[in-house]
Amino acid sequence: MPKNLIGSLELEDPFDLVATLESGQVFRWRRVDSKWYAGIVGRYPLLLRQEPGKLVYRCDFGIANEIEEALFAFFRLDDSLLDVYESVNGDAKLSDVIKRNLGLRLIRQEPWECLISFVCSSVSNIPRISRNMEAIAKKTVSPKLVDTHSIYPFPTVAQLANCREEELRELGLGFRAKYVTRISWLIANEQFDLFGLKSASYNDAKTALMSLPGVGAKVADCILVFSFDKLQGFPVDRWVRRSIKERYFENTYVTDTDIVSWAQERWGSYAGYIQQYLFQDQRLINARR
DNA sequence: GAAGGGCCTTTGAG
DNA sequence: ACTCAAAGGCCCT
Repeated sequence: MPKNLIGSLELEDPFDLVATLESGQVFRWRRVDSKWYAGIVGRYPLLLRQEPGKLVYRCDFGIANEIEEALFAFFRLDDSLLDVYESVNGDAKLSDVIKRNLGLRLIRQEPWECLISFVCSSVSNIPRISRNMEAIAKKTVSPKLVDTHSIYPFPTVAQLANCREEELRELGLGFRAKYVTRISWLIANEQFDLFGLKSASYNDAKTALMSLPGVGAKVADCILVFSFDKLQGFPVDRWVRRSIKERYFENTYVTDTDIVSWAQERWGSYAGYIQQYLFQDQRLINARR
C-alpha cells in the first residue's frame, strides 16, 4: 500500500500557484478537484494546493526533504520576486502589469518536455498544446497513481523517438509532428546534445537550439528561460509583441529581434520574468473582451 | 544580408 | 457555412 505523504513548504516570497501553473509555461498540470492540481515535479508525481503562507503537497512515495527540494527548485524559490518588482519600480508602464499578476513565478522545467512543448506551441493555443502533450504521454507511457488520480510521466527521448510522424499527426499535432519526430531522432542518436546546453552561454545555447527543425528565436528563448536558467531570454510571441509595441514603441517600427535586444538591455537577467508578466497580462486582458 | 509574404494543420469561437 | 485567430518557423523572393 502506498503511504500518503502530505507535507508543506513555507512560502516567503510572493507565490500564486494557479497563476503560475496556468500561465502557458507548463501544459500538463490539471485541476483534479476544487483545490488540488496534479502533475510532476522532478521525479515525483504529486498533488499540489496553496494555503495561506504555504504550499501543500501530497506524494505517495519519497522522502519529504527531497520532495521539498524538488519543489523549491521547480518554483524557483531561489529567485526573489520582490527584487524583480523593485527593479522595475521606476517604470510606470509596468506597475499595473505587476500589480495584476502578483505571485506569478517562472518555473524551472525539465528541458526535454519543455522543448517538445514549445515546438508544439507554434501557431497553436494553450488548451490545444495541453491536449497534444497529454495525448503524447498517454500514447507512450503508463500512468503513475497518486491517491486515485492517474498522472502520466512525459516519455523519454528514446520512447518518443519510437513514434512515427503519422502517429503524432493522429494526435492532432498537425505540421508540428515532423519537427517532433526529427528532433527526437537527432537527440536519441546523439546528433544533438540537449542536456549539455545547461553549461553553455546564452548565445551559444540559443544558436544551438535554433539549429533544430521547428525551433526559431522565440521557441529557443522559451527553452532557455524555462529550463536552462538563462533568464535574460525574452520570448517574443504575438502577445508580447503587441504589449511591448503599445507600451514603448507607439510610433516606431521595431522587429522582434530589436525587441529582444531592447528588453535585455533594459531588464537584464530579469527580462524573462518581465516577459512572463507581459504575456500573462495581455492574455488575461484579451480574455475579458 | 535583411525584410516581407505565403504556406503549414487543427480546433474552437463568433 | 464561413472567417478568424491561436506562446512561429521555414522557404522563397
